[in-house]
Order: sequence, then C-alpha cells, then structure tokens
Amino acid sequence: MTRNEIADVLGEIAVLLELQGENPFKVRAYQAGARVLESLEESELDRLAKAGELQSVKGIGEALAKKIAELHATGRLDYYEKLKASIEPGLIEMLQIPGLGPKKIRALHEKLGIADIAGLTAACAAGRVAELDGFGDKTQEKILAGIKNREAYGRRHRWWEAAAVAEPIVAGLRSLPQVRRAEAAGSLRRGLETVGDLDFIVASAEPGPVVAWFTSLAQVREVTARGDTKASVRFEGGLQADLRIVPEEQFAFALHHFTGSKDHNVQMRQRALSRGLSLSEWGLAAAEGEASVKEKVAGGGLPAGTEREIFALLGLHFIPPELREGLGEIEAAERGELPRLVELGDLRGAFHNHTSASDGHGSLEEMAEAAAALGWEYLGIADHSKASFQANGLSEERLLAQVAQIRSLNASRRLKTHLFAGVECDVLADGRLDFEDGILAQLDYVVASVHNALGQDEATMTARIIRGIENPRTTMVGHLTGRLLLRREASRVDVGKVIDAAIARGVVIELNAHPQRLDMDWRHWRKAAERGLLCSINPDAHAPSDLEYVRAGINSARKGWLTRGQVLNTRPLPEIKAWLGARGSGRASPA
DNA sequence: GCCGTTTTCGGCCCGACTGTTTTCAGTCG
Repeated sequence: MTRNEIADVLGEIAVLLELQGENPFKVRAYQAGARVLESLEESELDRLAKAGELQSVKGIGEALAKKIAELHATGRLDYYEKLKASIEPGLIEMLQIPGLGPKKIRALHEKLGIADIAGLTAACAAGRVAELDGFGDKTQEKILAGIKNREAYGRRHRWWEAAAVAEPIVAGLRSLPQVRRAEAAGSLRRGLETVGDLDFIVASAEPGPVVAWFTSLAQVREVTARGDTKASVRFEGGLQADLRIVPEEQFAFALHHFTGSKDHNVQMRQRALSRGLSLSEWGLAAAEGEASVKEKVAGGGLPAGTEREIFALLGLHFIPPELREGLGEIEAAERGELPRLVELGDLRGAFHNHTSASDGHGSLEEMAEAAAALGWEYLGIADHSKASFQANGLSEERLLAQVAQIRSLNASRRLKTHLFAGVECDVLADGRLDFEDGILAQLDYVVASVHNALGQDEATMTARIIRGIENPRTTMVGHLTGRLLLRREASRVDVGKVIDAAIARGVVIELNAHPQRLDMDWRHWRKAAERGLLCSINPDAHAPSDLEYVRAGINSARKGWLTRGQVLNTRPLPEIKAWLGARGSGRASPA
C-alpha cells in the first residue's frame, strides 16, 4: 500500500473509534499518524518500513508502527477489518450532518435503532428524535435541515473561489466605523489549496453592529449562530463563515489561534506550558492556578499587539501563516532556521501559458501585455501538442509558424515582455514525447505533460513520466499528477522516484498554479527542493487574466518552504536566457 | 495511542455556542 492509502485507513480507524466512543486522545493519535504519513515520501516510508524504524518518526509509536508495517507489506490490517465489521456503515455517514457528533449518533443508534441517514430522516419526521433525552425539537429540526443540505455543506471550496468571497468581506468589515482591525484567518490565510469554511477575526469595542452587518450580508442564506461576539452564516453554495469579534488587545492572539492548524496550535500551547505559560485565543499568561486563560489574562497577561510579538514571547522567530501546519515550523523558528519564503513580487515571468492557437483565449500580444502589466520580464508560450486533439493541439507546421511569429515579435521590440517559444508537449502513454527531436530542438524549452491514459497503474505511470524526463529536450514536467481539486483524483505516481529522476537530469518540476491543480502538491516541495529540485511556478493560463493564478501558486510554494532561489522563474531575463541556452547546448542530441 | 531536561504513568489546548438543561453535555473549531 502507498503512504496515502495507509493514511486513509488510519483516518478511517480514527472515525470508527470515535463512533465507538473511544478515548478522544486515542482518536487523535490515529489522525496524527495519518497526517505524519502524508508528509512522508514514499521512498522514505519504504526504507523505514523495511528497516523497522517507523517508530523513529514523531507521532508514530509502537502500535501505529506495527499497523503501518502490516498495511505497507500486505495491504491488509486485521484490526481494521474487524473494527469496520463491528460498526454499521451508515453511522459514519451520519457524522457529516452538522450538529451530530459521535455521542449523539451513538444515542440514536442505541435507543432508536437508527443505522443510517434514511432511518434518521424517518425518525425525525415521526418526531421520535425530539423525545430522546438530550435531544429536543430544535435538534430534530437542525438534523432534518442538515440532511437536506448535506451535499453543499460537506463540500470544501477551492482557495481561489473562497478568497474571492472573503476579500470583499474583509474590506467591508474594515470600512465599518466600529472596526479597528479585521482579517480572514483559517485555512484561507494559511493558503491551503482547499478551504472548508471562512474565519473572520475583528477587533472592535462595539461588536453589536458588526454582527448585525455580517449576518445581513446579501449573500447570506442562513444564519446558523448569532451571539454577542460570534456569528456563523452559510452563503449561497454552502460555504460557511464564522465571525469572531474581540477587544483590540486580544486581536493578535485570536488571529494566531484561528489561523494555525490544529497541530500548530497544540504545539504552540505545549511550548507555552513548557515555559510556565498558558496560551489561548484570549492571550498569554502564567500557567499556575486553576483559573482559565481568559481569567488570568484579565488579571494581567503578557501583552502582544502583533503575532510577531506572540512568537517572540515564546522565543520564536515569526512564522508565516502558510507554514503553520505543525510540520516542524516551530522547531525551525526556535533555531532561527525558517527559510525566507518566495513572494509574489519575486516572480519575473512564467513558462506554461496557452494562446488561442490551441485552447486558450488570447493572442501572443495580449498575453505579453498582460505579463507586462504584472511587471514580468518574460513569458513562456506553451500551447498544446498535436496529441491533445481535444485541446486543439498544434501540429508541427502550426507550432513552427508560432515559433517564427514569436521570434519576429521579439525582434520587432514592440513588446515590453520577452516571449519564449515553448510547447506543452504530451507525454504519450509509453513515455515518448509527442514531437520528434528535430522539432523540439527549434524551441526555447519544453513542458512535458501527461494528458491521457490517466488511469495507468502506478508503476506504468511512473516509468512513463520518468521516460519523459529522460528525453534531453524536456525542460520541465507539467502538472505532475493531473489532479483536479475536488473533481478528479491524482493519477497514481511514485512522486519520490519522479523527483529523483528530475534531479538527476536537471529537469524542473512545475508547480502548476491553476487554482484547480496546484500540482505538484506543496507537501512534497520542502524535501524535494532541499535535495536540489528546481521549481517553476506556472499559471497554466488560458487567458490573459489567468496569469494572476500565480498568486495561488505562490501560496503552495510558500507552504512547501520554497525560497526565491529554488524557483526558476524568479530569475531575471538574462539569467533565464543563459540557463536555457546552457541546457540546450550542454545536452547532446539523442542518438 | 503517544510521549517524556519534571516523567514509563498520567497527562494530552481551550473556549464559545447551542439546546437542553436547572448546572451541563455535546459539538465545533
């Protein structure tokens, strides 16, 4: 089994244990184990499993190590099979209903014999749920509404679309006279590729009008909670948003709390405790005594007006929001070894862009102008190759005509942006490229991408991509796994092996910044770049305005701990020309 | 189930809101 498949099993075990009413810390241990596995590389898992050293990974103890080793070696786990068989499958689905957790589901199952959502619907309709101890009319109504809207509510949302909803709301909050500060926190601020809900943190001494403004936004379909300092709403399309209003002196603590992932926050609080301090969204105060952090802060906490000051109080350098995933950032911040992350303003161009010659909407000139408007020095044109018939892929003749057109545009000096002539060349099912060497030799660079036979088994797909990498004309690999976020799963690829091959050949791997792709996944970048892999952040633009997708790509690059030096398209034009030139001449033409 | 410059046992982050309750459990983040 691959590490992701094993992680899924561990995650399922956590859900099953939760439904059984197991110790919540045991549940958390399985969840943590699943996350740790996801951040491991396949080859590292192989090595650790073979050497019997899984326990050396933090978060994996004796029991998890045994289970992971069994899954890795045999693809089965007796413990899991037995656990699964002992629990009604319909109960798991019921966890998706807002307001229903393991305890209530157990009560419904034990007292009313409810085993699935259909049974639950019927029991609610008959009024039997409201009669249970601990339940009531409102709970019953909420459950029915939750079942009805389950699909929309359960869905995650791509970062780009969530940001488009959140940004005007932040601006609106900041324009209110009662509001001193306002930020969107949560996974949106961490730049995660998908976002479950929005979190708005506001500093205000007068929360009433802010809650009123927020809950009466035009796009609000339902107000699910409304208190003095907190409100929750659902927008059209099911996106949920929480608003929290705090006094200004608490703002930095609340912003930090609601930005960090669960793991990051747990680690930060543990760090505070190890220094005799207690940390929460309320503030930071001495840990001794029975009182809550809130009460301690009221009696005199340590002040912090910014997150930077909070980190400093705990002996840490500032940790950018994108890194707050609990994946080693706190240790690095302690040692002063956090990288200086790449920024949007560092980009000088991008390499994977389409025009109306294939399936884009924009001429060479229009694309070049859009790049110039972003302050870019260069833009790489990489239209589809002929095998991508569905995308109007270019024949040899059309491609060479485009190359001539690009050369002539550059020579005319009419454009502020230098155009590079490339192609997004299909990696055919057997790993050959879609164009012969004689054609590819006339280009400035080649993006090699898989577009068909996405369902190949892992070994075949991995060998196919590596063969593509081994072609001396390949400059970079496009959207490595072919995933479409929330729409299509990634192809099965041994990413570690592909990374090794790319490093060995000096081939770049793209971080495709299209909001639906963000591929290669940020979780691979840190280790890959440390080992010498070079990244190119490419918008995969199909229209001039799509160049802005690099914003999403920068998020993922930062989550992958990438620095400017590790991203090819931060280099200025003369360096890029030299780099591409050296590659071209330094590589013997194939036999 | 994990973990340990206090530890191999006893902790494990902490608080708001809701709905159901006469003081709190469950859920959520």
